[in-house]
Amino acid sequence: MSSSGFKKQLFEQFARVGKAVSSAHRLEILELLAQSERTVEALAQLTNLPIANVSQHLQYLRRASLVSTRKVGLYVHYSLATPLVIELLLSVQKIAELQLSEVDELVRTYLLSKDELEPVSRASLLERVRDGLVTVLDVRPPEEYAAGHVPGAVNIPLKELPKRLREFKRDHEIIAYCRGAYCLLAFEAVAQLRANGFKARRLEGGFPEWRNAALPVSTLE
Amino acid sequence: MSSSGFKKQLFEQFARVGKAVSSAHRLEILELLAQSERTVEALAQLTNLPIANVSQHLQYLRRASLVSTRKVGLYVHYSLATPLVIELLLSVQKIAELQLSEVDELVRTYLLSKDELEPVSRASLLERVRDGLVTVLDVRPPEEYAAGHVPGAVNIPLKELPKRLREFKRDHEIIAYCRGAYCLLAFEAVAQLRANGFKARRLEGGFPEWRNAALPVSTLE
DNA sequence: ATACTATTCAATGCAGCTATTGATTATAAG
DNA sequence: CTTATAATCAATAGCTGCATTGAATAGTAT
Repeated sequence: MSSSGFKKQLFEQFARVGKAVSSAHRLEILELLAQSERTVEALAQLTNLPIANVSQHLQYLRRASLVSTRKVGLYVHYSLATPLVIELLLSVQKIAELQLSEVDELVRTYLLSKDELEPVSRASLLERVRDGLVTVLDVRPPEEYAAGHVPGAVNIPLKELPKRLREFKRDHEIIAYCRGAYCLLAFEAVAQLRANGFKARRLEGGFPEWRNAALPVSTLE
Repeated sequence: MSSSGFKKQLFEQFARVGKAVSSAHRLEILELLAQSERTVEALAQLTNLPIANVSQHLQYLRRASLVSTRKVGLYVHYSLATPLVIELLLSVQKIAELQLSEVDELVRTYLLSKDELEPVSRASLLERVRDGLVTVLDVRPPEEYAAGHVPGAVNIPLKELPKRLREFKRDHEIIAYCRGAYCLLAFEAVAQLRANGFKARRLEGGFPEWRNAALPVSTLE
């Protein structure tokens, strides 16, 4: 009976999706794509990987149908093939976060003590923005900000932060966010702001989680 | 700056979870564990794999914290470490199902034409059970049935089905289910029942999806 | 056409995973 | 204490995936 052969093939298809998320580099690439579509070159720069290497990973991902391509002139723009991929990534991260003690360890020892890191929930952010009590800070690069951001957020990439501290109101709490729960930019922004006497916290999750929660999003056209 | 080192470590932790679901055999093991906890020996039998091999995979899964163990006498009982793993598996399967054309192909060519396969939704099953119009059939082995099943379902393992056809009411539609959307048992049961003149369909998904949807579950103590 | 550039392809060496085998440990029973 | 059994460990061989390099392809601009 070939029922077991059928079963085997099916699990091998599933494993193909699994293999797609089994490499640290591919996960990094996927997280970048979760922000917006990007070219091979852009991904290579952001990840500090050789272009051919990135291209290979992308094709691996395409074979597993996690990403799709769009060719514009010389450039090939890669993007997630379906929002289900974000779900998958969040699943993976949740398990890693919940289960692997090392992850917590890393977060805890990296910059600040755990209680200081306590992030602001998405729900409470919305209220407080409405009341005008907080400044929301998007520390991602301008092109990511342009592709979509939390309404009312100001965009100051991390590099420019030291020069632009005067733009913040002293009496506001500053809520920083970036690419995801484990994106470092927001951690560092909070640390810098606190070092300069501001009250600052991170937003729970990052922009992908925000969008995924079906909360309002602004874009620059 | 060691921020990139931190990032790298983080993605490597995530990748560990990804690697856990990157092998067809491990996925098969996980799906069996999604049913109920099992011993190494039981898993080896169900998967037709050598015991040492299964043991190795299980330890791989344990290192990634997807499964946990409980020792009872000589036996080590493995189970999923958290329900999040079910979410992860469903994510993987959804992507494979949605994106990989081969999966559809497999399902379509295996037994029946697609429209005949159209499954009954969980919501509509509940109603129709209440109205007494259908017979719900659980074709899994008795121990899985005992560990949890759809309320009102009768348990007839696939092997016994031919001998026990008289137990069904001719005027009822029979809704069969088993371990998951891609578990073969229910497909084959439906095929057999139809060959014998019964009206039969599969339930959407399988028992894990049912339980995951927070629908009522009966057990035998 | 020619030159240029983003991406992909092809080939290599290397590292890590997988399956298999046989030995070892831990627990239970006589 | 000895024996039997479930599970794990250890060592090996083979395969697959990964990174790297340099060449080839496809599209653009001159």
